[in-house]
Amino acid sequence: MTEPTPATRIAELRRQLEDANYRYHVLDEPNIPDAEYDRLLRELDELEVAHPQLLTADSPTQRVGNAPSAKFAEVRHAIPMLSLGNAFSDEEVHDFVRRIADKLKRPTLRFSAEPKLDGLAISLRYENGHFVQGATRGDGATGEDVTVNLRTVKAIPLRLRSGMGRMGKPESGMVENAGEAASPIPEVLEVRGEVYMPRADFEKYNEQARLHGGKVLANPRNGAAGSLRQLDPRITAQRPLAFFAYGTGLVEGAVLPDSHSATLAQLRQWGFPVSSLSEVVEGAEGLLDYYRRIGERRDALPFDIDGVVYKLDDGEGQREMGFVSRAPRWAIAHKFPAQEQATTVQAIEIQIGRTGAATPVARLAPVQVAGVIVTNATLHNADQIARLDVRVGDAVIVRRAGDVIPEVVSVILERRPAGTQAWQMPAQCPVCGSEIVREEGEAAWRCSGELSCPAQRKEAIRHFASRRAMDIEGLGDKYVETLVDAGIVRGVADLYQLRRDQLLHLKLVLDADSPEALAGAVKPHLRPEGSGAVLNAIVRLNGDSDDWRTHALSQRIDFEWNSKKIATKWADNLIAAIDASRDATLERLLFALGIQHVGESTAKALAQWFGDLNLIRHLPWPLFKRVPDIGGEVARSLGHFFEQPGNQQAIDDLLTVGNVHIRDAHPPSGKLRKELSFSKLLEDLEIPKVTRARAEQIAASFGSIYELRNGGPDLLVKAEVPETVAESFAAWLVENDPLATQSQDALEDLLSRASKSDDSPSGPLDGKTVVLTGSLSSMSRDEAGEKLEALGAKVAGSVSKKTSFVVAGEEAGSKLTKAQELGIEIWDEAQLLDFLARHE
DNA sequence: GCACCTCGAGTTCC
DNA sequence: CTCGAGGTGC
Repeated sequence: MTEPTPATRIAELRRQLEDANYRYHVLDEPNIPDAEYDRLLRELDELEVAHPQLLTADSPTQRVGNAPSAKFAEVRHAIPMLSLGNAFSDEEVHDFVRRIADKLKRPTLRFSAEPKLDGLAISLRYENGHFVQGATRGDGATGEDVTVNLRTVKAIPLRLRSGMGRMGKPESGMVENAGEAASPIPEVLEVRGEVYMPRADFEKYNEQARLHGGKVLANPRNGAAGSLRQLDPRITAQRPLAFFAYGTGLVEGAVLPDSHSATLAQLRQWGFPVSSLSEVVEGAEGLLDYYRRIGERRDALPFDIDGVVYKLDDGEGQREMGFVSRAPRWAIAHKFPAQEQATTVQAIEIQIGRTGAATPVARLAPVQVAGVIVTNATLHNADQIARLDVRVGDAVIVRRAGDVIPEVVSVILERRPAGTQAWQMPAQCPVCGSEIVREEGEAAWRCSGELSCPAQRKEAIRHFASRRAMDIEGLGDKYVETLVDAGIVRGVADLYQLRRDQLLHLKLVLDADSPEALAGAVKPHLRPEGSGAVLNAIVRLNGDSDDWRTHALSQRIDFEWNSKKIATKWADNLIAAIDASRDATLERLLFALGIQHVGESTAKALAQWFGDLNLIRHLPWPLFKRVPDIGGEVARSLGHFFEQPGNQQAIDDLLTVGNVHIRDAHPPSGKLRKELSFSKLLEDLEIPKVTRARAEQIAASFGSIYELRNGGPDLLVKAEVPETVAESFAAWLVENDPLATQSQDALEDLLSRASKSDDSPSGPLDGKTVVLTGSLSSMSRDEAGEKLEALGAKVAGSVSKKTSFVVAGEEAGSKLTKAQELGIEIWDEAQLLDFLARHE
C-alpha cells in the first residue's frame, strides 16, 4: 500500500471526523472513543498547517473559532422565523384541533409532535451543501449573525451529507423515514432549530467553573443563549452546546417532501440531529397522549423542555390554515405547568405597601424552581394563608406561576413538624406599631399608620419617583430608605430641596460596610467639623453616637471630603434628574401623589377633564363622579386625600418651595360642562333632603349655586322650597365651610371657564380601543401607546370583545392568544409603523 | 342584581 | 402576571 497524498489523507480524515460527529450527535451511537477523535483531529490540523492551500472553511478543525469580532452583524431572515401560539390546558388543545378540523373539513388530522426544547432558536443557511451563515431568531424578521459561534457547535454539520453514504442502521425511532434514495442537495437550504445545553454538560461545566473560580451559568437555557452571544468564538467553543433541527426556511433548487415528518427525516439524512422523540399522532387524543407520555419522561430527559409542539403534518393543510400575525394557525406549543419544588417555610413576614396593605410573604429555604433560586414567595393575604394553612416550619410546594412569580401551592401536611401554630396576622404594624385593621368586606389588612408609618412613607416616595410617575432616575430603593431613615426626606416635597453635599455624605454611609474598610481610610487627626444635620442624621441612623461606625464615618467623611475622593457622579445625576422632574404633566403629578384608587388611567382622565390642579384639589368630591369611570369609591378617595391638610400642604410645598411646574394646565373639558348642569350639580353635592326633584326645582329658580350661598336659606324659602330643606341646605353650607370657601372658587372657575373650551380634536383612531402586547423593536410599548393616543385611540391594558385591534410584537403572550380566540384584528409591528407613517 | 370590562396594586428575580 | 374590586350596562 502506497503512502496517501496529503490531499487524500485530509479528505479521509475529514470524512472520518464528520462521520464520528454524525454518529455521536445525530445517531447517538459513538463509533470511536473521544481520545481517538482528538488524535484524528490533531493529525488533520497538522496536515492543514503544513498544506495551507488545502484548508477549507468547513473543515472540522475550523470549529475551534477565530479571534473575537467587534459586534454581530444583522441578518435578515429570507423567511421570517415564526412564533407559536400557546396552549396550557387540554381544552385549548381540543380547541386548536377543532379550529383546524372545521376549516379543513376533515374528520381526522395527522400531527407531527415533538418536544419543545428550552434553548435558543436559530436559523442555519447552507449554499450548495456548505454551511455559510447562522443567525439567532432575533425579532423573527432580523437576527444576529453568529456564524463563527455556530461553527463551534459540533452537532451542526458544516457540510450536508449527500444521502449516499452509510446511514447507519434504520432508525428504531419514531421519525418516518424518507427512504434511502439519494436526495439532491438544494442550492439554498435554511434549517431552523434549537441550540441547547444538555443538562449533564451544564452541570459539568458549572462544576469546573466553580472549581476554577469562573462564571457559573444560571441555567442551561441562559447558558446556551449566553454562549452564542459571545464575541469571542473561542469561548463558545468551550461551551457544551448541542442542536436539534425542527424545520426549514427558504429552500431553493430542490423540493422538500410535503409533510413535516418527512421533512424531519430528510434533515436527518442530510446530517442534522433531529429529536428521536418526534412522532406522528392522530387527533386531539393522540396529541394529549403524546403530551402525557413526554411529561412523564420530562425529568429523565437529558435536556430541559418546557412543553411540546404540535404541527399539522401535511403541507397542503398548513398552507390552507395560514397565519395569524406571525404565528401559524397550524401549529401550537402545549406548555407544561410551571415546575414545582418542595422547600420549607423559615418565616412568614409581612410587608407594608404604599397603601398600607399588609402582605404576608414566606421566607423560604432557597430552592431552585424552573431555573432560578427562589427564596421569597407571596402569600397574597391572610385568607390565602388560612386556606392553605401555611405555618412557619412547614414543608411546602412552591411553583413559579406563569413561569415568573413564585407562589406557595400547598402544604405537605405529612411533613409538618410537631408544635407548629396556625399563623395569625399580627395586631400591630411591624414597622411603626400602629394597629393593623381590616376594612369591612375587604380581603386586605392595612396598617393604620398612614404617612406616619415609615414603610408607607418610603413606598409613597418610591412611587412618586418611579418611572411612570415623576420619573426621577437614580433614586433607588436603598437611597429612599436611607434618606427617610435619616430624617432628611419626610415627604415628597423634601426631594426638591436635597443638596449635593447631603447626598455625598449619604453615599458614604451606604458604601461603608465593614470596620476595616472604614478604618483604612480614616486619618486620626481629621476631626469632623460642620457636617451639621447630616452627621446628626448618621448618628441617628446608627442609633448610638459611641458606635465605632459613627466615629469612623465622621472622620472618613471629612477626610474624603477634603481630599475630594468622593464619587460625585451619582449625586450630580440625581440632582439633575430631580431638577428635570420639576417640569411635569398634570397627569403624572396626579398619579405620583399616590391617591388610593387613582392609577395612571384615572389620573389621565382627571387631567383631561379638569385640566387644572387647583380645580381638582379644591373640588367638592362628589363632582368627581361626573367623570366617566369614576364612581363613588374613587371620588370618595379623592375627597379623603384632598381633605387632609397635610396633603394640601405637601402640594403647596411641591408647587412653591419645590418649584414644580405643571406643563399642561388647561381649561376644563367642554364635555364636563355639559355634564354639570346646575341641577345635576346640586344632586351630586349630596346635601341632605335635596332630592333629585328638589334639585331640579331649585335649579329652575336660580342661576347658580352662589346665588344661593350668598343669599342664604331665605332665598330658598321664597322660591317655595320647604323650610326643612332650606335649613338642611344652610346647615350643609356651614358644615362644609372651611372647604366651601375654596370650593366656591374652584366651582366658579370650572363653570365659567369650561363652557369656553372646545373639545378633543378628532383623529383617525377616534373611538378605537387598542391593546399593545409583546415587545416592539423600533420603539417601546409606551412610545407606541403615546403615538396611538395622539391619533385618538384609547390604549387599554387587556383584550376583550370591545377591543378594536391588537398590536402584537415579539413574544406576545396570553393577550395575543385571547385576541386570536375572539377573532380580533391583529397588527404586527410593520402594520403599525406603516399606519403611523401614513397618519403623521 | 348580575355579568363583564377595566383598572389598581402587589410581587420575584436578574 | 394575577387577583381583587370598582364601574357600568343590561
